[in-house]
Amino acid sequence: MDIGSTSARDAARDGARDRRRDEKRERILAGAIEAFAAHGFHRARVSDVAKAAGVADGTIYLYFENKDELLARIFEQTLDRFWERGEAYVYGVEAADEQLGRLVELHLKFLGENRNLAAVFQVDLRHSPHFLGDVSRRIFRRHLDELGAMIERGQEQGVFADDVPPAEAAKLVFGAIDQLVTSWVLSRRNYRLESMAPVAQRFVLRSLGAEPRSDGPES
Amino acid sequence: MDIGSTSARDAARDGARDRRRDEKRERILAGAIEAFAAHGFHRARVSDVAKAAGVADGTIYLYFENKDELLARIFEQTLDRFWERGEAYVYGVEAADEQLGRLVELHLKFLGENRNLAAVFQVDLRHSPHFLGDVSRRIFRRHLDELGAMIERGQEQGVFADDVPPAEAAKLVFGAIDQLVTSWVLSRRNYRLESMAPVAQRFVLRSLGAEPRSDGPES
Amino acid sequence: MDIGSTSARDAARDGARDRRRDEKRERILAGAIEAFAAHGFHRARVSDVAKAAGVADGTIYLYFENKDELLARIFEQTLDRFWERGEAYVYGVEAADEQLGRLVELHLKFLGENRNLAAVFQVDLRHSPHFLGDVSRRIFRRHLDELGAMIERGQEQGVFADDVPPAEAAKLVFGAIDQLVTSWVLSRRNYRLESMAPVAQRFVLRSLGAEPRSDGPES
Amino acid sequence: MDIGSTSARDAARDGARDRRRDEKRERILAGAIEAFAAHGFHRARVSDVAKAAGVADGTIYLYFENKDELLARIFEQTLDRFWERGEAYVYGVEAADEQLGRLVELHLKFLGENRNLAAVFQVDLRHSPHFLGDVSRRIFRRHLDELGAMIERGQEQGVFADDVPPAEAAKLVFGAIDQLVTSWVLSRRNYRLESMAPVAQRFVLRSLGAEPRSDGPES
DNA sequence: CATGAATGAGCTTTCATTCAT
DNA sequence: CATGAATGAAAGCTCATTCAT
Repeated sequence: MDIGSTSARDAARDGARDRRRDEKRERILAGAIEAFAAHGFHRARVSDVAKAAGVADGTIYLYFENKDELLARIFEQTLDRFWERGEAYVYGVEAADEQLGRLVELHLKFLGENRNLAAVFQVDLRHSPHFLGDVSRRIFRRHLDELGAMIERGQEQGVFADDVPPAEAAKLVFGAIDQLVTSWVLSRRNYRLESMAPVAQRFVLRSLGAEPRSDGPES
Repeated sequence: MDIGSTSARDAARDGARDRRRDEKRERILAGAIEAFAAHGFHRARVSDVAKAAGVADGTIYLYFENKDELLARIFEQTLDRFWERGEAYVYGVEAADEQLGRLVELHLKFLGENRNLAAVFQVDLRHSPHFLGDVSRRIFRRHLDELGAMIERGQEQGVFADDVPPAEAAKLVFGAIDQLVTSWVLSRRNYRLESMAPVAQRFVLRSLGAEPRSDGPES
Repeated sequence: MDIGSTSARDAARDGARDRRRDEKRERILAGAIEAFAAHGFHRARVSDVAKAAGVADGTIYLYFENKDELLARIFEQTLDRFWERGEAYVYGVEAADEQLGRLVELHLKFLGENRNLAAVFQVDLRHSPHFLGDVSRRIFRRHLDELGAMIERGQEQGVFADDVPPAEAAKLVFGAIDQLVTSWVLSRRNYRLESMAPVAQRFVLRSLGAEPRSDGPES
Repeated sequence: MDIGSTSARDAARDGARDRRRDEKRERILAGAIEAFAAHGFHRARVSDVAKAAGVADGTIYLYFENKDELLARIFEQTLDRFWERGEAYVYGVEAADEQLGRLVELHLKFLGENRNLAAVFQVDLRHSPHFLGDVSRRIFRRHLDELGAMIERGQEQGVFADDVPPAEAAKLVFGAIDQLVTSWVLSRRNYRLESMAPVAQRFVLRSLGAEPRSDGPES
């Protein structure tokens, strides 16, 4: 006898089931982002997440190990989506300075589209080393590694000054942009985060000693 | 005739009492920094703080309103000490770019001297908007305002490019340095945060379009 | 189309749920009466109540706001039941003296049936002005108001002497009966409180200047 | 060698010391009455008592075993003073009905003179069986016994009806007066408790079947 | 004797997690 | 699979009592 249902009909049914499962998973994560953004991870109760997701408290535990895992999955999923969406765009140009400009733009655009998500990232991600252990380290690492490699290539290409070690430069660049996001999240004023992109790009590129470029296509 | 106990001996006794009180207050705050750094504010129990401070749980409540106040007082006291120590040094030079260089240096030196304190600042201060309300906002504000004014003066003096609004530039600069501290706090490697100063200064000054200055004596 | 789950089966299920909820609420209140009677409200711990009710500590907070509310609900519920049960009986006769006799009888019977409840009433209700505020005032008020109106009617009917203001007379009458209950609660001897009724009635009616009536059927 | 200081000077010094000791004891008890009346025994902190008495917290424990004992001593002392003051007055007449009238008057006068003390008596004495054990029982007992004996004598003298057992009558009488005091303590209105005496006497005497007496000089 | 800072046991309450339905 | 009532461990805080000064 088969273990696992492998008839055609079973497969179809399994597909539908999987889809519904994934949808509910998403709903729960969305609820978690909402609840965590509103009260902070620690203050938010699992029942707040459940209410925001429109499911029963217990249901959450059918999809996630515990409350901590909710936060970890939010981080991972967001990072995945960020790079899924951005990789082709960022690396669609050759020059490292242009890549960096696009990465900065994407960073601001991506988080600027979802303030709740940004709030969780800026506030709770910083707090997580104490209970998420390596998860939060991994999140930063990926971003810093990409940045570092980009800067290193720029230095090799001669578009960036090479008197700043790439790893450190990556932290400095990331921190600069990151603070822009934090300020936006904490601000009561209502402006579009994306509108900060030109200033941020100018700042970052200049910091690495890149020659100024005009943003649009030139003759 | 004197009202109250103001004889020489009484005054001496009161002085001694005040001193002991202050010492214990300090010990408790030091214990709090230790405990919060180790487990994070939320995970740390009041009894952890008490143990680290070498006092009974209840004693803490003779000196502080509640657990939250411990965190708020750590923030306030640190900021006070930072500026107390740094104001004369930072503003001991005229040129805004030199001032900025000194501020960056001070920032790294100050937090680099006490890793536990830095951990609390980098981790728990970010998390506090949700429960400390304006306290954490005030902390950031002071720093960002000083930076902004400094950058503005530099633009007026002509040492900084003026194509970046001072308020935004301040955030970017602060964020860059801040991330250096965060990385150091989270890192397992053991290096001196202060050693990052030259790289950080070069990065920051260049980002604002300042002409390179040699740090030491030149040929 | 129906909004909400109002199918016959759902309604039945909801009804069953409500019933179980009410039952558990009752069990908790009964446990509270037991625990409060045994140790007094202040000495009784919430966990004592939980144990007596056969539920977990936390369960109590699903049904009641806090410990204070337990006491308030005991008082309210008891008063409600007292008048629910007694109103028809007491006011089933016209003459104010007979009404008063019945009220005295009911008072003793009602509390005499449940010594624990009586203990809570005699001991903790007196202590509650300090933390239950108006709840305890309301409890007394109702009883004293009914008594006062009854006495006033009796004076108008000419069955009671009118040289004592009804409001004061009400207090005196209530206090007299009340002390009988208190003595019974504190007594180690085992007698039926109800057996005090004839003496109490004779005392109270005479105090108001009522002509003696024979209690039973006369020749 | 003598144990105990028995020289004349020593004795004088001891006398002075004892007096100061007694004075401080009194001050503490007065502070306790104030604090207990204000917040209720359980809510009042030992430090409230200390503050009201103008002594340090620890000093209280040089004069009293613990917080409970403060309450017990308040009760005992009050009872002692009541009878000290009242015995001659109450028993200065022969007729039991007159004695009873005087006792009622004294009861109202005595507590009416000190609302704080009355508050402690009416509220906390009722709550004390749970932690004062026999102390509170003793307090009531003395009063009820005197009343009972008085009523019994009245029945023998023929001034009281003998169809109510003296012990029960004593409870009823005591409760009636007691409730008058409670109402006064809990009332927000400002009237003199003593002014209730005529009504109370009329009520009580009539309840025992006493022939009316005119209170003042008759024609 | 008097002080009052310090103690720490003990309380109420919260909420992540479980599991019978 | 989904529910949500129930659980009970855990933690912040209070305050009666002690004891070094």
